[in-house]
Amino acid sequence: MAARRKVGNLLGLAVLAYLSRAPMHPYELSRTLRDYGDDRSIKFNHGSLYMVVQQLAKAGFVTELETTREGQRPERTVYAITDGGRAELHDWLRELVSEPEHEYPNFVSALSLIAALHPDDAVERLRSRLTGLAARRAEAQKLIDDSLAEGVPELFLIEEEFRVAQLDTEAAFVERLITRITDPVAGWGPGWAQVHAAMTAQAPPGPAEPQA
Amino acid sequence: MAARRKVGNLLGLAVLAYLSRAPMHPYELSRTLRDYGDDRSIKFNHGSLYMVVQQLAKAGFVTELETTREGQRPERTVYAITDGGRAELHDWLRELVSEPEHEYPNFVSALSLIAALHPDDAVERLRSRLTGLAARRAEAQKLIDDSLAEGVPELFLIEEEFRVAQLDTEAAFVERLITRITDPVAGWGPGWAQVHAAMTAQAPPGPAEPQA
DNA sequence: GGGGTCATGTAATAGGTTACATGATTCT
DNA sequence: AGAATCATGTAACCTATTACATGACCCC
Repeated sequence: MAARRKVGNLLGLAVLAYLSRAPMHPYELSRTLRDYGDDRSIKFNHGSLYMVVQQLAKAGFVTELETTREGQRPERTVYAITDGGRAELHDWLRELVSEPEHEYPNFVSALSLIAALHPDDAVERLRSRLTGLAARRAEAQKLIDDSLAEGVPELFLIEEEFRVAQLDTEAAFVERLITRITDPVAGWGPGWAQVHAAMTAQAPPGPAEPQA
Repeated sequence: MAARRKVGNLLGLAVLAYLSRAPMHPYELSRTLRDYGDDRSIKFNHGSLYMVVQQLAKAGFVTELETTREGQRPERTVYAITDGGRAELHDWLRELVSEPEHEYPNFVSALSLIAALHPDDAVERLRSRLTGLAARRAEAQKLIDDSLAEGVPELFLIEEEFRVAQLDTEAAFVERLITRITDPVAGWGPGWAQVHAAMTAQAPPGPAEPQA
């Protein structure tokens, strides 16, 4: 899948993006990414950053520019983007924007197996999810508002706006799902409970289930 | 994060779910998961399955039930879920349903860095994304329709319905984004182009940029 | 001046993906 | 009967995450 790219980790894309503005050493990258909140949109951790920078170097997308030392701190190696790196940055970004990828969000996985819960249980958990979703939505929205108030251009907040839109959709979906389960006239509850009982039953007596 | 679970891979959850219905050997699991289309919702690959089953065994969630051999084929080890496995299955599912997790979809990452593209380029790629989204939506919807026609209860199609809802939201968002960029009176295009020019500028002449 | 946190990086471990291997079955 | 695909599993490799180290700065 991502095997065609020499470096597959999206953290590498962020590194290329920041190095395209100015050379930096890894720690500075780490700090900058954190400061600009990119760690909300790109999975980040300290150890991976060094790994990714090495991979980028091996792939020729960045080069070691100089090595400086201040006092007795460890040496800091400053990296700069190369022309190849710039090309990779643009090509990669274009691909990510233009081609939707099949992904596996946790909630989708959970939904695909939710029949293994008793319907009453499922409804309770779905209700609980709603409050969590509201909290996350509020958090994202606050981040947007605060940033706008600080003068950050909306261009740099699109991803949070997208998150808000998705959270809204998810909340609406969950609410509707709850009503579809609990609806007194056509609700799935009873049928589901039967399926669940059958699934839960250990089928100890009788012959094993026939294969399809 | 997922370090509290002995087995973190969601494929393990699917294995527990299927083993809770009947004991199986790994290849049968593999086949069943594929047949029921669970590989659309849970990242699946052949190698990982064996790994996960071993992990589940080590954690005590499943046990080796028997080892059979047919003809000269390799031995097949049949696994059964344990009481601990059943508990883990329910606890894990409940957690996944009730607690939204912070995740990192590719498109969110891409949006967070999209300013690195020229606005015209971005718009073109966003348009292209729209057609991809439509295709995926159609595919998911067809799967739903076909399954319903075959008599599959809607309960087992929730995750595809959710996918459709998300795809719709994403498409609407992308369309709106395009108009926000290209709007002739208040569009971001010009401002973005400036930012982009400044970012792209290589600052080759003159002294190096001062560090913050 | 001793205890925390910052700055900076490396090494060890664990997890997942790809590639490999091989007998059986089916198709032509 | 040879080719392709299925059935079944193992091993090697790569990637990512956690843990470890250590000097500098800051606070009380």
